[in-house]
Amino acid sequence: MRATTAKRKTADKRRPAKGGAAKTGLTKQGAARTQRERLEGREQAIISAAHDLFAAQGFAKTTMSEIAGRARTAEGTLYLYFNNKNALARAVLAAFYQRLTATAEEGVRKRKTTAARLEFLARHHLDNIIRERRLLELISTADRNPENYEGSDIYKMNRAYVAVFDGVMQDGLWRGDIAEDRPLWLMRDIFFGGLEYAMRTILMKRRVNGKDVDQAVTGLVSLLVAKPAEGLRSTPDGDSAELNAVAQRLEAAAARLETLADKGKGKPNRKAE
Amino acid sequence: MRATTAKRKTADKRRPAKGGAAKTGLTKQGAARTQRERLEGREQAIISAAHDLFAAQGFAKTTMSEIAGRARTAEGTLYLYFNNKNALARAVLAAFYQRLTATAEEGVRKRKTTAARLEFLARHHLDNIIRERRLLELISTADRNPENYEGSDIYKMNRAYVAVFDGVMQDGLWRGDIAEDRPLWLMRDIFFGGLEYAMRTILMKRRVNGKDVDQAVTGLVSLLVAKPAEGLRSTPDGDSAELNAVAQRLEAAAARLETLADKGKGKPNRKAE
DNA sequence: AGCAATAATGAATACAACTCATTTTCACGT
DNA sequence: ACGTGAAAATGAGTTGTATTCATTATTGCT
Repeated sequence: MRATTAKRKTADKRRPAKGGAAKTGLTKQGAARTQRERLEGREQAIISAAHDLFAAQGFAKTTMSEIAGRARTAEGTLYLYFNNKNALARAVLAAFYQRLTATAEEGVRKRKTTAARLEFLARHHLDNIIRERRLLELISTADRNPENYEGSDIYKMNRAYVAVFDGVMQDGLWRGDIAEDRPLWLMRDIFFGGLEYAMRTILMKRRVNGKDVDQAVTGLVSLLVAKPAEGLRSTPDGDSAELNAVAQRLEAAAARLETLADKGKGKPNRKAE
Repeated sequence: MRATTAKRKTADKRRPAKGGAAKTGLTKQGAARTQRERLEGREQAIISAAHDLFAAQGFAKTTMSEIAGRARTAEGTLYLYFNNKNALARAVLAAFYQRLTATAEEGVRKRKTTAARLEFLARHHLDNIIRERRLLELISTADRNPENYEGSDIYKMNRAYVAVFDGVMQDGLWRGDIAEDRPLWLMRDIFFGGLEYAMRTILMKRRVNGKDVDQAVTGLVSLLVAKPAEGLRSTPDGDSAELNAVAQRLEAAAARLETLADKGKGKPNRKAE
């Protein structure tokens, strides 16, 4: 009962069923792989063509026929892989997020201090959204429909990307590197929102100035990492040692709860991948 | 040498030349005013209709014929007042900024301390972009063309709006209320960027929660106003300082748990709805 | 080679922005 | 009140682009 050519207005994304060979139980693995690769390759070609054009001209000014031309396919073929222009935009965006996430994770892994990690993330993000600024418009364009947004591809990819930031912050909190008087979501929004707006400001000054980028990065990071904090944590005199112990036990309990909560939600924690 | 009907592809905005009567030297002022008012009224009707539809459905899904219908004019008439759909979007956006600016200025005038002013501005901005969230997409949509953006209507209106914030900050600097280690432009971007992203987060939690708005507003403002230094945390007797510290750490831990609980998605959550 | 099933194609359709020849309304002079 | 020319308004037509679909080509399998 597989939909062949009858129904067309199905869900969101469609592609020429790659299962063709696999369905009958593939005999020659090689042949099947080749076919599958062909399809995968075409899909990549389409996404790549769309990416380039969207990035260069923006969503509205890019036509499906241009994309088809650049991807060397017929216009109709695009619709075998993506239901419509918006779905294609989403795929482009998803790929963008995936790239971002990979490089972000790698950069974080290489650094050990919270400050260095945040600074890296800030610069990395800013560099990328400056270079591919027009892709950002896809976020609002790409038809984030009411019901299905959570659970959609971009949503998940976006979550995965910001999870890198969240992980660094979470870790920094335990280490005491982070001022903990603001909810994490707010710090996240300040971080990414601030960077996006800073990008606009920077781009407005005709020539992208490294100095501005530096200012934005360090300024933003300095907001998030804790001020030395007047002896809040240091407790030289014995009396407070008791209190400190109590606080530590409670914090540990909280930590246990936290990891439990994390695991429960199917998200395979930070460095998991 | 007035363009009558010959040229059409002129500049950006056009409207039925209101100078018609004035050109001949108006005899009855009243009559001329009435005519002018008619035109002004029609323009307002168009902008208002466009505003409502854009705000409700977004730019892409709103058609010119819908706008014409709601404004009770013919489709062609729209093009006498605005060169194209983008120009109309710009006009809507300009009006939005103008309203924002007026109310922002008023609110600031009424308040005397820097903190109160910033808090007002933050809440004011957040409330408004939550209510009229879809208008924000017009900013990127509205064809901010390379050359002409600076000097364009929206640019100027945006500058005027942002100037209110700048003014408050500038003033706060003189008063010593503001930490002055970051450039103003960055603080501005953090403020508005943070609010915009916070808006998205808040809207994502199905029901707009006043608590979240409060957190965002106070959190953001506290970033900008200089910490009153040790004074705030100072407590009359030394002992309670320790207690205070412990309490703060516990609160922070609770907050972490809280955000995690929030994240626990799925629809059939606790009291989430 | 022959045959289903899958993919690809591009001409046809649908829809929305925009144009323009025509009609209507207006402000003024008589 | 009426005629007149200019300004405004109209909506049928044009144009451009996303999307569909009947047809053709390719593929994997025996």
